[in-house]
Amino acid sequence: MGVSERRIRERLDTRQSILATARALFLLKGFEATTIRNIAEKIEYSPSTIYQYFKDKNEIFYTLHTESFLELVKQMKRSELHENPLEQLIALGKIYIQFAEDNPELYDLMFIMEAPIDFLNLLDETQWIEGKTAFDYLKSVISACIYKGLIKETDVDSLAYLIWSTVHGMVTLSIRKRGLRIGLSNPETIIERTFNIFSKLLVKS
Amino acid sequence: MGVSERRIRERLDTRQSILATARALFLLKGFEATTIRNIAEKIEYSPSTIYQYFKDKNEIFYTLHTESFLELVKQMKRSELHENPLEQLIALGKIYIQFAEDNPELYDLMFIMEAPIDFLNLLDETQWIEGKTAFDYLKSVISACIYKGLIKETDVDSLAYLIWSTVHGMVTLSIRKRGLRIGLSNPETIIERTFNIFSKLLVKS
DNA sequence: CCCCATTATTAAACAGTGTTTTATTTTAGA
DNA sequence: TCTAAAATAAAACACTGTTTAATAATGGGG
Repeated sequence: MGVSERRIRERLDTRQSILATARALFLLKGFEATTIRNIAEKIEYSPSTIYQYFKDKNEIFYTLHTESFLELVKQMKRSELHENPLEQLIALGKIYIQFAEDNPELYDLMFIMEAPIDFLNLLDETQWIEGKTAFDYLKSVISACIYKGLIKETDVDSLAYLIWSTVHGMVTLSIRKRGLRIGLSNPETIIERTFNIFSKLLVKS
Repeated sequence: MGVSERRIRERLDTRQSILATARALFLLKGFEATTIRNIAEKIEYSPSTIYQYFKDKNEIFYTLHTESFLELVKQMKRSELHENPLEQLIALGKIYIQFAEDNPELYDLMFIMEAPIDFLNLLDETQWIEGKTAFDYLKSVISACIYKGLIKETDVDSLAYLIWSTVHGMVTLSIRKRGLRIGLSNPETIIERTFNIFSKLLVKS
C-alpha cells in the first residue's frame, strides 16, 4: 500500500532526470555531441538503464521537442495582449523569431532535425500534433485578420503557410549558417529588416 | 617525362571516383547511412586511402555541395529566357523550388546540413562563395525589376533575403517533413499555392 | 639491371557510437 | 526467510570516423 505509488513516482523522477540531463547537455554541447553514455554518466546510471525509460535516443529528443512546443505556444499566446488581430499577427511573428533566436538548438530540434519526426513515423502517428497546434494558432489569428477586413481575403492555409515559411526560412538560414558570408552589408539586422518589409507587404494589400 | 602527368591524371580519376561513389550512395541511402567504409568498398580501396584524397568526410560533402551549386546556378540561368525581369523573377522562384523538389538530398546538403559550412569554417574562409553567387544572381534580377519600376523600391538585400527565405522555408519544411500532418487540405499542392499568393503580394505593390 | 627513395596502399588499432544480451543486484510481498 | 519480480549494470555487438604503423608498388639514377 502506497509502495507501488512511490515506485511509479520514482520511475517518473528518473525519467525526468534523464530528460533534464539530456536537455542540459544538448543545450551545452549540441545534439551531435550528446550521447547516451554521456547522459548516463551525469545521472550516475549505466547506459542500458536509459533504455528502460526510453525506447531509443529519438524518443528522448522527441520528448524534448514536445516540451519545447509547450514553451513556444506559451510564448505565442503573449501575442494576445494586442486587441487588433493584425497587430497580434505581427507580434506573433516577432515572438516566433525571438524564440528561435533565444533557443536555436530547441528550434532546430522542433523544426529542422529529423529525429522527432522519425520517432513519430515509428509510432504510425497520422498527425504531428505539436506542429499542428502551433499552425492552427497562427491560422486563427490570420482568420481574425481576414474577418475584420485587415488582410485581403485568401486561402487561410496558404497564407498561414506563407507566413510560417518566411519566418521559418529566415531563422533556418541563420541557424544553419547560410545567412552569413554572402555579402550582406549588415547581416546582424537582416532578419529584422526583412521581417519589416514582409509585414508591409502583407498589410498594404 | 609524361609519367608524372599520368600520375596526376590518375590521382584526379581516383578522386573523381570517390566523389561519384559518395554522390551515388548519398542519393541512394541518404547522408547518415553513407560511410567512408561504404565508399571505400564500392571503389575497392581501403578506407584509409580515402584520407589521401580528402581531409575528412566533411570535405567530401563540401565538394559535392560545390558541384551541386554549379548545377543549381545553371538551372537558374534558364530564367533568362524571360525578357521581363518580373517574369524572370517568378521563373527563378519556380526553378529554385523545382531544383529542391527534384534533388532534395542535394538541396539538404547545400542549404540545411552543417557539414559543408563546418568545412568552410575549418578553412577560415570569409565568404561562402557558392551561396553568394546564387544570392547575387537573385539580387541582380530583383535590381532589374526595381530599375524597370516593376517592384516597389526597397532595400535589395532585404527583398532578396525575403524571397530566398520564403522559398527556402517552404522547401525546407517539406524536406524535413514539417509540412505534412498539420491538417492541410491539399498538402501536395501547398507549395504551389503558397508561391502563387506570394508572387501576387510582390507584384501588386 | 638493380638499388633506393618516394609514393601509394593497406592492416590494424584507437576511441568512440547506439543498442542488445546476459548477468547481477535490489526490492517487496508471501 | 525465501522467492518471484523488477531494476540495474557489465559486457558484448556491430558499427562509426580517423590515425598510425607497416607493407607494397613505382620510377629514376648509378
